[in-house]
Amino acid sequence: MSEPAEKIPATNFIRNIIADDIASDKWGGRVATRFPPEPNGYLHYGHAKSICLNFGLARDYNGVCHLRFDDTNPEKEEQEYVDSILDAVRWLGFDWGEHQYFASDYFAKLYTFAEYLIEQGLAYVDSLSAEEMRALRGSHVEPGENSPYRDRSVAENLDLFRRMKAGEFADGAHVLRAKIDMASPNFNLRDPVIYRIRHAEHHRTGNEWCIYPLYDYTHCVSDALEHITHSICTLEFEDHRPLYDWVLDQLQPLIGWHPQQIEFSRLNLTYVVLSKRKLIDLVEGGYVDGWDDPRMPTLVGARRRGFTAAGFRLFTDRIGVSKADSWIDMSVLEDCMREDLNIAAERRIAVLNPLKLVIDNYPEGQSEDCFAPNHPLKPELGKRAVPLSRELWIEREDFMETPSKGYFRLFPGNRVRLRYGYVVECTGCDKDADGHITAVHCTYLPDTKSGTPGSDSVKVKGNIHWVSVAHAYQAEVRLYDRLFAAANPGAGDRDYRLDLNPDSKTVISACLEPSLRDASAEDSFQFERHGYFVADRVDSQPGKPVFNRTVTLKDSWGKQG
RNA sequence: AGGGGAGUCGCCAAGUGGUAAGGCAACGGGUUUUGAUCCCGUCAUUCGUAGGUUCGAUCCCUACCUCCCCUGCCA
Repeated sequence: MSEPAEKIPATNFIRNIIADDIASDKWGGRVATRFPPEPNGYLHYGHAKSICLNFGLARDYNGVCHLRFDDTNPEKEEQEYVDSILDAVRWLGFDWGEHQYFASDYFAKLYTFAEYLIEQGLAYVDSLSAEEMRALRGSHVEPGENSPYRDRSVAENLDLFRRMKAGEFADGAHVLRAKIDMASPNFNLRDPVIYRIRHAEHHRTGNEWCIYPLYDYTHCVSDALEHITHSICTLEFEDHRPLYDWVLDQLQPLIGWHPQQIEFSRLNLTYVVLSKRKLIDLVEGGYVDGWDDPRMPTLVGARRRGFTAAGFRLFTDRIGVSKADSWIDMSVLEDCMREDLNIAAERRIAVLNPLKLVIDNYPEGQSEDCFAPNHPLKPELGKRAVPLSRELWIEREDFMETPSKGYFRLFPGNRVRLRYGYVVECTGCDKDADGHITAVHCTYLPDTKSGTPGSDSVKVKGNIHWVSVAHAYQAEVRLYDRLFAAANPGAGDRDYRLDLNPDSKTVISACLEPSLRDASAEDSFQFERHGYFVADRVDSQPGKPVFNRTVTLKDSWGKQG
């Protein structure tokens, strides 16, 4: 989409830290951040915040941002996810250049460093089962107890660890633990496991390894090896920072680099869920049409929905970053998309809920072109012809037989302008046996055609859009709304699925202006007076696009009613 | 023997000893051939609570309250 004015983000605590570091020359003036996804699922809105934050910082401080896959768990990770993550980051508008890495590329070094820890007496092989280990871990009020294997000799540990690597043991038979402090009030320091046995095929290293390092050991080492300066993560890792620092302090002689971990609060958004488990439930339970369903808060879903990368960047700047727990209302994200699309999207006309309007004094079989600007804010984009004839489709909502207070559209005796066409005066309507309105009648004022001299001599308040019945492009349009009807799905003990919005997707056949037949997949438009729509990138065929509603326009009239 | 964080306007968020930035929303007005956009204006004597220090406190001290995170061989 376009590049709207992306203002310089307000100051925040992370920028203050970086600015101080630059001033004190702490990192030799460098700024290196990283976005470290695990390739075990699709990226969601929350990741967009992290991506924009990390890459945005690198961009603003003339630094670099690495894209590193944290792929240390072979049982969950797949190449398919790597590809989709690469796509998503690129789509958001960021470029990691040469800096694409995989934690799995560091397996050999990680292993060497682990042997070093063993040699230093800082790690040991434990042979307790997971259950036994848990039993000895203690609780919030009791210290943990040392494993009976904690005092194995360096030689025995080394031998066992090498045999673990050689594949002599079954999964779970042994683990390598850092020897820190079983009595620490911080659970992460109660001799955390840093290596486990997993006879599983890894998406990149195949069967080369049967022992895999865990996150706390891998992540800090990866950061250090890449000479990251500021390792930015979410708040739940704050408790892990002492371990991050411990590992790098011990490995200082080998690596000699120690990034600063900085934590910020993750994104909480209303009317949606962002936990991986719940998103999987939604897909597997058939509540949505897949990971890229336009209602899903995934980035692939957002893209199909017509949300824009610039909109996400605006959103990230607008919500800021801090350590306070916060809930951002979905309307903030929607407004950001409107703000970008208002500038980016060309205008088109679409009648979504058609009602026939007959211009009784317009000759049958005749038609003429009206000219509509493609973008009111960008006259240089020119105008396009829209055919007008005797029978038009208008919105059912644009006619009221007995108008309510303040209503200024079509009603008997009232005049409105057919947008970009003539002023018409309503003369009445037809009804069927049940009293339902089947057509509206009017007469037009020939001297009032838009763009002709004197056309403004007749002043009207109402202005309605229309599509010629004979020329309309009848197309499928999906009207999407928020996935959940409750601001906080599943609040309390409630099953969050009970809060699903039953009207989150409505498929209609709409009457579109003829030019819309030429829309290409992913083209975004504002359907005037309705909202922003995008040609679906999956289901559109050449010459036969189908549209997804991205977001409606704001409507201050609806509020009063 | 618990530990780690956070509380500043409806929602975000700066400020951190000198008397409360900004954004979004809301509201009022103007423009408008989208009840949209745009433009102008209004919008915290007050910073979780109670004390204390100080000429002066959102900022320092003490106590308390509320919320979030932590006992995966997940990340």
